[in-house]
Amino acid sequence: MQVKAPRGTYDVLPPDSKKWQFIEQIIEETAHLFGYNEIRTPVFEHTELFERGVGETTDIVTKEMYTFQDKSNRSLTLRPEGTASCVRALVEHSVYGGVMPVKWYYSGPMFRYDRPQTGRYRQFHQFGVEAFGSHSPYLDAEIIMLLVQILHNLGLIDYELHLNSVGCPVCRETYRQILITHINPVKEKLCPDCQSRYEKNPLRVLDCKIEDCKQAITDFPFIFDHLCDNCKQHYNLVKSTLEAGGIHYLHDNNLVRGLDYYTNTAFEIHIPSIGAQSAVGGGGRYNGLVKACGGPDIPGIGFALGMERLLLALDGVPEYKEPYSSLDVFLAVLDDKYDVQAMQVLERLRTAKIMADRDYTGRSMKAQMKYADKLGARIVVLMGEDEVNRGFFTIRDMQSREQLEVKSEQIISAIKDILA
RNA sequence: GUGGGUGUAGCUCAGCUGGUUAGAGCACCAGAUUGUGGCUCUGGGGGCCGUGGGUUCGAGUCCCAUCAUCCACCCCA
Repeated sequence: MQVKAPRGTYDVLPPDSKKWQFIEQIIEETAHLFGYNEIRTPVFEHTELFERGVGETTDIVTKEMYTFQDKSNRSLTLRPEGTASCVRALVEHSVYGGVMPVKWYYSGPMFRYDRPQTGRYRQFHQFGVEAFGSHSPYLDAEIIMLLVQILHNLGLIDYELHLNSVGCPVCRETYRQILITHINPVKEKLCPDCQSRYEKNPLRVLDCKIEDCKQAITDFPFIFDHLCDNCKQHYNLVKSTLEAGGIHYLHDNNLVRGLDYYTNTAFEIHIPSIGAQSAVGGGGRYNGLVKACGGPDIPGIGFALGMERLLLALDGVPEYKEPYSSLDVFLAVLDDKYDVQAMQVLERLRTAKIMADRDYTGRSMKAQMKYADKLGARIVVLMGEDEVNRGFFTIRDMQSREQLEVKSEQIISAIKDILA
């Protein structure tokens, strides 16, 4: 019985790995433009970090974590998301003691035990950014502008930006009370999930997708209408800044983030065309998180992008061309007695930053030409009896089909002329 | 965790109501005279028909289980 990749995981093989490199490069370049620098954290952490940092009532923590004991009986967990680790690192290294705000990005695999489907894997990849140490609504705006610019730089324009504010602990608590008094009379009509949400986190009832629940709550007040003056002003400044930047958003009263730590601004990017898992990115402000993780009372804000979902979305973009790899030079070696010299020639080419390759399977001359063609070689350099004995190379331009002979010493410059 | 669809060569699939050595296209490899590619032609290698049981004289084809995958719920990025 052959071993296969575990459920919900997959391999990225060469033509596709190019796509990954392509989008990773664009995303990182864009983050740099906004002044964000990379942080790399461990792929596993103490389980406790996620319990506190993500929230003990969330689905992620209660049923989706890859938790295991190591040989010293520590409880460790493969990271299900990236924010908690960033917060931990911020506190552990007292980074907040330096220049603020701290602006980081990260990228890498995350792990959630969930049932796989399109756009959802057990090992998936997120790119995320975090900014710590500023309450400014303009930083909220910057984060969203970065997210939007990444999408634009990738060529994605058919997205929806949903925006809401979930308030601060003070106004959220008042709203929570109001919400409970509204839910209580209709509690029996709600789905079982919502009935338990009602106990733990009544806000989540608002984004239930079940039709009966939607019906039951249609006349409920929105948190937006109960924000305190500070939160209201904060949200308005975020919105007006986005408007000034020409960024279109949809105010979404039902947008309530699933993770417990969010405060104020919350946002999501949806690309409906990629299927049911249409949330390509999402994030928001989390002013209480750093303190909850044992650090000082520092605000934070960030977002994460789902790489697999971005890839799905890019498949639907007509201008998006698959980057393909090609080759500058294929060296056709016509007799195996020149193998050693051939390796020296390759070394010279590669040292001169010319992408070069040859055959290693004993192909005939003709087969080597075919092979060179398949590799997308721009030039074939022939190395046979005549060439070696008389000290030159035959160079064939595969596009024009023209051939010329150049002296061995001039091979590099001759090739560079054709490539240029 | 729940419901439904699918599982035949590397890839996309065909295989009628169960019947002899399981097929095609693409891909791969080799030839079409002596050191030359993209087209064409010829030939070739490749399949425990997802896995394990069962029914039957006989199963890729029927039944059950299991695994994987896809679609949706759920959740989230």
